[in-house]
Amino acid sequence: MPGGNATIYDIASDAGVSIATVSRVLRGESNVSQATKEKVLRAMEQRNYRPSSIARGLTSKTTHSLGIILPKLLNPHYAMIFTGAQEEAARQGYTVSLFPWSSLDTKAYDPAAMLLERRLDGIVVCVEYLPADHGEQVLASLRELRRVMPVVLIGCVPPWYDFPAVSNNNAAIMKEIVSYLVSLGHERIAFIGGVKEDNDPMRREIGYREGLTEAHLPYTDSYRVYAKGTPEAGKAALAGILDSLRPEYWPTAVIAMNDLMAMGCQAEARERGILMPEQLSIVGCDDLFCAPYLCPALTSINLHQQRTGARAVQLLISGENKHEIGDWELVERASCARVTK
Amino acid sequence: MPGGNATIYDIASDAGVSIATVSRVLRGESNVSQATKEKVLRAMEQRNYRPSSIARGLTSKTTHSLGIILPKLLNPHYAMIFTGAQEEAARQGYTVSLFPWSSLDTKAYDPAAMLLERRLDGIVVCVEYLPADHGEQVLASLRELRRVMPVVLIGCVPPWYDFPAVSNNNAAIMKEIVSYLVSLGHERIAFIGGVKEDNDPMRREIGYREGLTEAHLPYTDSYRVYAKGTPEAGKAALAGILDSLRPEYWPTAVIAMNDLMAMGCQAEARERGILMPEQLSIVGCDDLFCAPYLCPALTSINLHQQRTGARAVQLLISGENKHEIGDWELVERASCARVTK
DNA sequence: TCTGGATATGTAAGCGCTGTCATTATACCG
DNA sequence: CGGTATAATGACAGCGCTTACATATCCAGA
Repeated sequence: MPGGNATIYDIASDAGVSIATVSRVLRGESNVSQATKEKVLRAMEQRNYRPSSIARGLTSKTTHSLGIILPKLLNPHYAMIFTGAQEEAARQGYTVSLFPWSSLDTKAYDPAAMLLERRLDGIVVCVEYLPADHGEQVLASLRELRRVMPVVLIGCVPPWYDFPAVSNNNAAIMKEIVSYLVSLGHERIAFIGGVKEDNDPMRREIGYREGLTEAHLPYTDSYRVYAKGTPEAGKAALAGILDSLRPEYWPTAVIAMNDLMAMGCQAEARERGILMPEQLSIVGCDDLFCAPYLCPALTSINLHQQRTGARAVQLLISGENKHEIGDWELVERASCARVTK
Repeated sequence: MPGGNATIYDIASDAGVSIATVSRVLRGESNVSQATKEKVLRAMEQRNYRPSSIARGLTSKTTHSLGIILPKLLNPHYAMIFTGAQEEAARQGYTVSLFPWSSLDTKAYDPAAMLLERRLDGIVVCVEYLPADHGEQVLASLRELRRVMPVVLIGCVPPWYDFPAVSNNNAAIMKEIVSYLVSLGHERIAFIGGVKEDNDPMRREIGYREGLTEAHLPYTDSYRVYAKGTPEAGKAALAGILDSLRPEYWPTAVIAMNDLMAMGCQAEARERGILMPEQLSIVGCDDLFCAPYLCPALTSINLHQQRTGARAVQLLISGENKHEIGDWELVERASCARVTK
C-alpha cells in the first residue's frame, strides 16, 4: 500500500532536522523553536505523514486501544453500552475493540491470548448477566486479567473483589417498580428474573422481595421464575406461571428482567387472549428502542446505558478505583394500568 | 502491571537458546528440532509468555486488527453486521474496532487520523445508507482511504468505483415484495424509501417501480415518500401519505425501507384507528429481532446480516476483489393480509 | 577420508518511534 | 569579555519482535 507511510526519518531529512526534533513537535513539546517547528510541520503536511501508533506503542508501552467484553451485541442493551464506551474512548483518542463472551466458549481460537497479546491499555467487562455456568470461575479469570491490564466492570461483583465498576442499584430499581405497580392497585405481582446465580439478577430479586415487604404483600414462589434473558425464555416463563395457577390467582402484573423477556411475556399473554394492560400489566427493564412500539407500549426502566459505557471508559483511562452507581428512571407507557376490581 | 510481560529474550535465556529459535517456535516453523522446541515451549509456559503483537507488528507490517465504519450500532441491523464481522475476524485471529460515521462529524478529534495511525490491516465500510449530505465526497474519501489500506464495502457504490464489496440485490428484493403484495390482491402499494440520494435506497426505489410495472400497476408520486430510516421518520412519512389523499385512495399496503420505519408506520396507523393487517398491510426490511413481537408481527426481509459482515471480513483478509451479492428471504408474518373487497 | 547438502541454530540488522544524555547555540550576568 | 545558566537540537540506545545471513552439525555418497 502506498501513501501515508513516510517515517519520522523522512520528515527529519525533509525538514533538515534530527528525528528527535520531529518527535518533539509530534508530541507537542515546548522546547522547540517556532521556526523549526513550522519547518517540520510543513514537511509532515507534504508527506501526509501519520506517525505509527505501533512503533510508538513499542516504546511508550501504551497502545491507546481498549477492549470491551460483553455477552452479545445483538441485545441492544449492550449495543448502547458499547456505543457509549466507543464514543467516550474516541473523544479521548482511544479505539475500542469487541470481545464477546461467547467467544470464550469456542476452542477454535483463544480470545484470552488475543487480549493479552494486543497489549490493550485496558478493558471493560460487562458482568451484569454472567453466564451462570461460569460463575466463580469467571471472577477468578477477571482477577487474573486484572494482573495484566486495567479492568473496569459494568455490573456488580461481590464487593470484596474490589473492582472499579459502574453499575445500577438493581434492588432499588425493582423496589421502585414494585411500589409503582402497588400504587396502581396491583397485589399479585410476578417476577420473571434472570438466571438465579447471575450478579445483577440476584440483586433484583432482593429488591423485588423488599418491595413486596414494604407494601405488606406476601412473597410467593409461584410468582417468581428464573429464565434466560431472551424473548423466548420470557414467553415460556410467563406460560409456566399461568399454567401452574388457577386463573383467579393469576398475577395482575409481571415484572420482567429485561425488555426482551417482557416482549416474550406480551406474546404469551396475547396468545392466551389476556388483555393488556387491562388484565395484565407488564414492566420491563432496559428501555430498548422498540419499547414504545410494542403493544401495548412497554413501561420500562431507562438505565442510561450509553452513559454507563462512557463512565466505564473514563474510569479505565483515569485509573480511578471507584464503584459508581448509575441513575435510572421509570418510563411510563401504556403497558401498565390501574387494576380493575 | 506485572505478569505476562516476559520478552522473547527471557524465554531464550531460560531455554538456553537464541531469540531467533524462540521466534521460530513462536511462528511454528518446521526447522526446529523437537528437543529444543519442547524446551522453548516449556519456558514460555512457565513464564506465561505472550508475544507482543505490537512488536511483531512493527516488523511484520501487519497488525491483525481490522476496523469497521458504520452509521450507528444502535440500529440492530448494524449490530448484526458487526457481530458477523467480529466473529469471522476472531476466527481468523483478527480483532475489530468500531468507527461510527457520526464520529466523522465531530471536530473534537480526528477519526481519519486515528484510522491511519493505527495501521489497521483493513477496514470494512458500510455505505448502504450513506448520509445524503456526504454523497460524492464520501466516495472520494473512500478512494483516498483505499490508497492506504484495504477496504471492503458493505452496500453498493457506483460500479465504476470498483471496490470489493458485499451487498444485496435491493431491486430484486423490492420486486419480490411488490409481487408478494400483489399476490395478496393489493393494488395501491405505497413505498416509504430511504433518503433519495443514498446508495441502496435508490436501487430499492427502482425495484419498487419495476415491481409495479411487472404487475401492470401504475406508479404514483403520492405513494412514494423519502425519509430517514428511523421510526419517527417512518411515522411521519405514513402520516404524510395519508394526509395528502382522500381515504378511498389510501394505500392498502406499505413497503417501508426498514423495520424501524415500519414500526413507525404501525404506530401511525394504530393512532388513526386503521386496522392492521385488515386495512393496511406493512412490510419492512432487515428482520430485526423485534419484528415477530410487533403488532401485528412484521413481515420483513431477512438479509442475513451476520453472514454479510462475515463475508466482508473474509474478502478483506483474503484480498479478493469481488463484489458479492448476499441472498435474502421474505419472512411472512401477520402484518400482511389478503386485501378485502 | 573428504565433500556437498540438508538440518539446526545463532548473529545482527532493522522496524519507527521515545527518551535520555550530550552537545551546541543563545542569552544573560558581573 | 569570560563564564555560566538556559534554550534548542542532535546522537544514540533501546522497545520486542522478524528475518536475512552466517555458522555449526551431521550424514550420505564418492
